[in-house]
Amino acid sequence: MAAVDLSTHPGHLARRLQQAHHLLWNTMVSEEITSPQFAVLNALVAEPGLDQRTVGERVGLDRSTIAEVIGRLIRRELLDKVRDPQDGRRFLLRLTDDGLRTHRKLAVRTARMNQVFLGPLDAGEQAAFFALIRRVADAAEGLRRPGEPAAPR
Amino acid sequence: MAAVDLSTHPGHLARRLQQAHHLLWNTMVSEEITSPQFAVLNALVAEPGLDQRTVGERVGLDRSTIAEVIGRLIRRELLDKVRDPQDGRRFLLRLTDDGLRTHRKLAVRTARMNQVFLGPLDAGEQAAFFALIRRVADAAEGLRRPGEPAAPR
DNA sequence: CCGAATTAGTCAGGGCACTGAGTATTTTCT
DNA sequence: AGAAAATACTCAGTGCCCTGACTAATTCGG
Repeated sequence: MAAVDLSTHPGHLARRLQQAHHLLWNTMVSEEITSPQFAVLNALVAEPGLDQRTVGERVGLDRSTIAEVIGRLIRRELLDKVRDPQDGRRFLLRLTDDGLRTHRKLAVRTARMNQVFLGPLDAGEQAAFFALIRRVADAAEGLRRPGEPAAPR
Repeated sequence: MAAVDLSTHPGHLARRLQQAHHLLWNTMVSEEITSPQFAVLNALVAEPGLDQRTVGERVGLDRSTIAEVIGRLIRRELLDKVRDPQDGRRFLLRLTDDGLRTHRKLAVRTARMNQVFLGPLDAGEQAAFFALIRRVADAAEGLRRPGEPAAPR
């Protein structure tokens, strides 16, 4: 009786969207490399030699998750990790040749996948799609740290 | 050099949207009950006595995941599960009193959270937001099983 | 210069999500 | 009725994702 219609719940929609994306990614891009892993490779193509934390920031993953993702990429030898001689806390990340090749290959497929994924929308709708999601996500992220250095309690 | 701009990648945006939602859910709705768990409770409020598989279908979770989620809800005694006397394969699910109370409480908070989450958009934009995401997700899901019982190869 | 705060990363723990393989039960087809 | 197919669920394995507590290294303040 008091049940709610989930199709008007943004969280539910977001989850469905991600599931749909995951499905398409697996069939059109790669079953080995996941979308977050590709995002990490991509960040390192854009800015080689970043440290772990900064990569996490670029792709939107917290320090725990980024450590796991990077661990997997290292196991697959797409990446390696060396201590920063300047700052012994940091690990500097670099793509291996294999990592670079993999990124190039997947970048092409990813572009194709995005076209299929967004196929149902025309150009204007695609722009709206991006803008709306970005506005909602940015606003919600902003709620977390409004003034930053004011102790929460 | 060949790096790509992730902000035009729907998969990346979908992930960020979900993360933002997760954050807000934790602070405004519940730290105990997750959004998928609430979706299950809600499905059972709408249609009491559903079996496990059907609940999964209603909320968009595969058989493995729904089993885990239901397991957790049973551990918290918000649900119970009995074998269908008519069909020994099925488990029938029913909310406990506590489950019903929890659903009622969270439904209110969820509505508040959605308002905050969608706050940056006006009414028309919210409608567009829902419609665009739904169209993309529906289309991608449709790609998986186009004719159903035709062997894919 | 030395102790305190900050920062980078790890680890444990919980939850979501999928695939593929296996078990039990029911239905269907001969 | 009995074998085959379909169905509901479980289990193992992998990966993403977060929080909170901890360790090690650096920086900052007195």
